[in-house]
Amino acid sequence: MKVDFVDISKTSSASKIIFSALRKAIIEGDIAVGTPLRQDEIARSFQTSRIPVREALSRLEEQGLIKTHRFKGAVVVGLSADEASEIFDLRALLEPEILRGAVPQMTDATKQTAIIRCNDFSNSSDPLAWGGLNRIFHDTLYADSSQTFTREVADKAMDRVDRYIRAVLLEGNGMQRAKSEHLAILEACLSGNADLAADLLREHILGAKKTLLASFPTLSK
Amino acid sequence: MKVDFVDISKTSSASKIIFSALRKAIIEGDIAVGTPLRQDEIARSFQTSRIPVREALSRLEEQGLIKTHRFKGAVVVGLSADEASEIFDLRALLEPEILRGAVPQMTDATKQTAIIRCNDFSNSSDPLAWGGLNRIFHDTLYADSSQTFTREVADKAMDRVDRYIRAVLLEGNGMQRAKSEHLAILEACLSGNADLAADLLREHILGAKKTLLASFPTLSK
DNA sequence: GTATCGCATATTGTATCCAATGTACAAGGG
DNA sequence: CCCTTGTACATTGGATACAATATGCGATAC
Repeated sequence: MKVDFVDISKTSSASKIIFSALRKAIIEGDIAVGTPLRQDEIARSFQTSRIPVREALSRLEEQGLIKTHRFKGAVVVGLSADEASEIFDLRALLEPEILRGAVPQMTDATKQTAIIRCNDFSNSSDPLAWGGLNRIFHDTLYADSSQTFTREVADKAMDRVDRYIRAVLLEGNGMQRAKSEHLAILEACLSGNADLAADLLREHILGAKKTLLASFPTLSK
Repeated sequence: MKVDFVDISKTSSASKIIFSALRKAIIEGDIAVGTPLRQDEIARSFQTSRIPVREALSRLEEQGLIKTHRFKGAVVVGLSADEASEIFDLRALLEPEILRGAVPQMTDATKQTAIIRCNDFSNSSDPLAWGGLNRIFHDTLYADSSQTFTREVADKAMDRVDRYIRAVLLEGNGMQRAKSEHLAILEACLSGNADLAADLLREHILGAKKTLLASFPTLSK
């Protein structure tokens, strides 16, 4: 029997699909901060009733991506400069620890992938893709870490600042700098120097924070 | 006009109430790991329909406290020894940083409260209350921190291990040790020595991790 | 003219109902 | 006897229907 078997039990429910789609749109900044999310409208877009939409919104609120007010609806949550700053500090705390644990575990396959992803980022000429490629590169470095819970937390922290990073990469020399810093981090990983990689990553994140804060007034206007 | 004004808009919806109640019950271990959460049963308990129950369950899953399987329902999620260990490492990373930031901001009122809470914990003769009092003491120390996002993350990490901590406090000399360590941390805070407080807290958490892991085989049976 | 009230409309929160799927157990064939 | 299959029941996912609340606008009183 030649069949492409697929685990049907893992097919997503409507609420999960809606959640993922909305999450992506919010994270990437496709839905602006403050935009109200109308249940009816979303339901129509996905050709469902409002029930799965509401479950998706519950999940999004639990992630801190939206805020709901009873009988008034949900709006996309933004960050103040202070809040963004704090989240970058948190990333600077978590991600180096993840990387420190991941480097000794890093397989050859992961290393090859990391090299490719690093190049993908450096060579991309499509500014709209930079944000995504940047995140993919980072994620690849963490792939062999066994700290799954910590990675989830770091992921959610990233979700909150993702759109701001995208905005920053688009202006100034943020992209140039990211390229060279990524390269240095990658090399430290490839040579198995976990502590150096962690230190460089920390500086990379704190540098990004500085760049972001410098341009924040214009972003949050 | 003499009226106790209360902001009606903040009265909780059914789904929020159900979420809070289930979260508390799961965190505190009142609902055992692996227990299936039947929507119908919960709905009957709260005298509602299954709709708000489902929204509460969505939120709980997003917090990692339960896991749902399509058409099969939700069960309370437990931790392996490795996972518990990782979460303690995360706490040992986050909470000292929070405390380091909180100590210089600590108001006199908070200091007084912290002293009281520390005593409450030390003097309690009701083992069932220890877990709650322990957490309240820690939270008081962090109260004046401005790192709200980091505190939320630490809170959620705590949620995942809370019931294990409760179990550990009940056996061995965990309680004795916690008392003296709390006192040392408190004194460092009162004297404004943030770095010392952070270091002591870190050791406190890592010590608890060790105690927990030693007794974990019996817990997870 | 302005401030307040009342009503129509929009939107959310929840209940009820139906469809889809999992589970357990009995019946039947080898 | 064991294995498969069919079927009744339990449970979840989602649609529809209704109730509660917010909002905007026009009418009315001053």
